[in-house]
Amino acid sequence: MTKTDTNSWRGVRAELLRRINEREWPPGSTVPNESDLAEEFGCARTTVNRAMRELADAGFLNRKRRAGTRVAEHPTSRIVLDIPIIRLEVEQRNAEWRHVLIESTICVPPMGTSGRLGLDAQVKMRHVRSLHFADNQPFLLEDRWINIGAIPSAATADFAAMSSNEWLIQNAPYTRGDIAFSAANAEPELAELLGTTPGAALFTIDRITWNKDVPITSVRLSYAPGYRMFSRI
Amino acid sequence: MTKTDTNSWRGVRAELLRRINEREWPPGSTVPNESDLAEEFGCARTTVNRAMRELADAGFLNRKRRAGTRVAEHPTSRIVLDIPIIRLEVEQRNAEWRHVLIESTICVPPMGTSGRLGLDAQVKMRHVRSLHFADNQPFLLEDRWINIGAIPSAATADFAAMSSNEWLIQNAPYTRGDIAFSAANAEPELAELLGTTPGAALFTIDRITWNKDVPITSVRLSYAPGYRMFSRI
DNA sequence: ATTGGTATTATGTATGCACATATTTTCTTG
DNA sequence: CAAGAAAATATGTGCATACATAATACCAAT
Repeated sequence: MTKTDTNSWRGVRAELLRRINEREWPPGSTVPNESDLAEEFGCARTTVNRAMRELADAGFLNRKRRAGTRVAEHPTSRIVLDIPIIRLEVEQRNAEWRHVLIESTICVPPMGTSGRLGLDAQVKMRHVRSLHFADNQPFLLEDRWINIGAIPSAATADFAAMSSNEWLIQNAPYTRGDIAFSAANAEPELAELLGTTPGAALFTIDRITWNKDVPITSVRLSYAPGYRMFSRI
Repeated sequence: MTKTDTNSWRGVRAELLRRINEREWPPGSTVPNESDLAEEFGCARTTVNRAMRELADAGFLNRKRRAGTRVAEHPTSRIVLDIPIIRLEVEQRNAEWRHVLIESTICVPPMGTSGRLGLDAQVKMRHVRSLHFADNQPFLLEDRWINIGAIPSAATADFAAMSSNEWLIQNAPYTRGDIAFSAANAEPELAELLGTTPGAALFTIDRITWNKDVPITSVRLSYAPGYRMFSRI
């Protein structure tokens, strides 16, 4: 039995996807219900259900109880990005990783940072800036604020020994977060750190994480020029 | 029965996730097998399997047959991005969308473009550049090459009436693609089109799509300054 | 000690059945 | 006719069972 036989859920999924792609089932149309498809393919309804659920997860189908299943009107391409820790990201490029702690203080963050985290403006946080290298080339600058009210041990952790990026993943789990990708012109200081010229376009990731409703950390990653974030569709 | 009862797969998933987050099952450790967990939770193995499969899909667990299930060492945050068609992206911001066709020719693309698509260097393609607006502010420039060998009707389609972005989604399904996100300094011409100054940092998406092994299109989207691509973790 | 085959085991998948749940349709009642 | 109750229906989920498959562990032969 191959993996594309129509009595396996992968096979059913492939066949349904073919019908969608080749417009046998045009966008917006209602597709047959699970029982009928199960009969057609000679498999159990459970199998069809699995196939259709995966296609719905991938954005090709919209499903509603009683109303049935429809082909999505505008098949938005759904992309899954894996954002690893920085060390692994560098090592995956077969480069040698190292990092340097540039700044480490405990102070009151700028208004915007407190506000986004939902913390009072006068609450002190640990501020860490570290520069990550790939094969001795600047790779990115990590500019991070950590809520030491939620993670007291972060006040004294040695982020020169282990980067705050990695330390947090091992010591401060989070349940949810916001992430934003953007482009920014390099400020003079940042440009110098990253070994580029002021104004260079930098790929930037801003991330804020919470554990349930407790803010954990806010971080900005400014990648050196030339960085590209890749994915398959 | 609530959705978090431990005999529902969501309930099992929640409880397993709690044990992972609270380090009852530390990173790298092997977790009990499905049968044992099913017995513990008083549910069927199918239910545990569903819960663990979802957690593996989300990157919290690594599963291998016979070897068992382990807690991921470095829980890479897995992000799902929905990339809608440009018109919808603008309209979701409650802005009025319009677009202008700036260039439309049929000619031989630059070497790099042919190469990435896997086409011979002398093959002609349709080249379209259109500027998309949100509330009359430049939103992004779409710079696209279309393989008219694969989609002949694209040679004569009226991309002033319907943007090539939308036209392709309706007329040229694809099965796979590469996508890359980066930052670029605006070239003078691009800066003028987007109503900004040369050198401004632009968030950029490059995408190439294929239908099976037939190249369909290669596109670069250059967003006006200030654009941020958002997601939840 | 190395090789190669065999047994073991945890996950992966398929099935038939039952019942839950959300939503639409139809029927009833004022 | 409108409002609300009841029936119908497609998807969602749980269970017991069976077998498939991949990876490991074990053992025998060389």
